[in-house]
Amino acid sequence: MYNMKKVGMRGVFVIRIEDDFDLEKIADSGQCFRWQRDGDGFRIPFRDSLLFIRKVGPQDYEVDCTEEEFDSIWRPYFDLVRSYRAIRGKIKKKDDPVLFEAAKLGQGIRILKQDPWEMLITFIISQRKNIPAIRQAVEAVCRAAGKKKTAKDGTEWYMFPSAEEIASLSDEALASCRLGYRDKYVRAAAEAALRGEIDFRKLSALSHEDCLVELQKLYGVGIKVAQCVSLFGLHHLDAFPRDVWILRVLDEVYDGGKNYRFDAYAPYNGVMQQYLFEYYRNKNAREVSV
DNA sequence: AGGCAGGCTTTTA
DNA sequence: TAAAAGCCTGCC
Repeated sequence: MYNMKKVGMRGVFVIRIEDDFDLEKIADSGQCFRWQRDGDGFRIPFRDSLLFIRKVGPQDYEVDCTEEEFDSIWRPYFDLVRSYRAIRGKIKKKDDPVLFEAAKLGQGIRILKQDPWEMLITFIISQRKNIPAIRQAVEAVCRAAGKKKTAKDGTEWYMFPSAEEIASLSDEALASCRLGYRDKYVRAAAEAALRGEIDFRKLSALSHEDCLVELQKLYGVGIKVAQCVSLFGLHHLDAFPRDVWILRVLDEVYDGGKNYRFDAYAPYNGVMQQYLFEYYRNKNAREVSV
């Protein structure tokens, strides 16, 4: 799927990605909230690693890690073993012109394989917040509880905190993250994880449906958050989170969802959800701004 | 029993 | 001031 060539020392090299891959669209797609723009590229934290990546050609990207790190960490993270062009090709204009248009504009979006614990806390925090507010709150939690790291080039950043680290925060420290009523959900999730009531290694062995049931046992986790954790953290690509935007498009375009062909796009309904989400959110934003 | 209204903290536009 | 990648509680 991609070829690599080294262009220098210090673990900096260029990869060629020949599939759908658009950093800007992924960054704006509402699945990741810690990417930081840096010059003409992005800094991407994931577990204990920080990647700097920037586009240097139509299909070429410079990354600041070793080939081994890219293969073991970042290739799975970006889900580069899967062809999103092929998934997009399942959509026929005559069958669904709206989804076709959404996918055309959304070409380059991928479903990242993110850390499920981070996704759980992040999407608990996301409730009734817009994307800038989610970013701010998540970063506050990382600064309050996460380990401080220094990248090779001296950049300081914070890891996403573990359950232990979140549970050990004082009420005052957690309150300083300004999560509002969600802070009790976050603490409850951390304490449930410490008691072994939520274990992502066990969860990843379950079916998508069983995952949703287990996740919704957590205080403050409903169907929407459970679907997001399943899609973005457990990489169940058929998960279909219904947020306000998706409910809106299902209502306005698909007669409340009755005319949307979930069976036609299984097991990739989650990818289609991302196209529709971006399309409808941007469409609405354009209409508002005009 | 399950569907629905009201409330919830804070930020953003 | 309304809305924001919702969920919980209480009521019927």
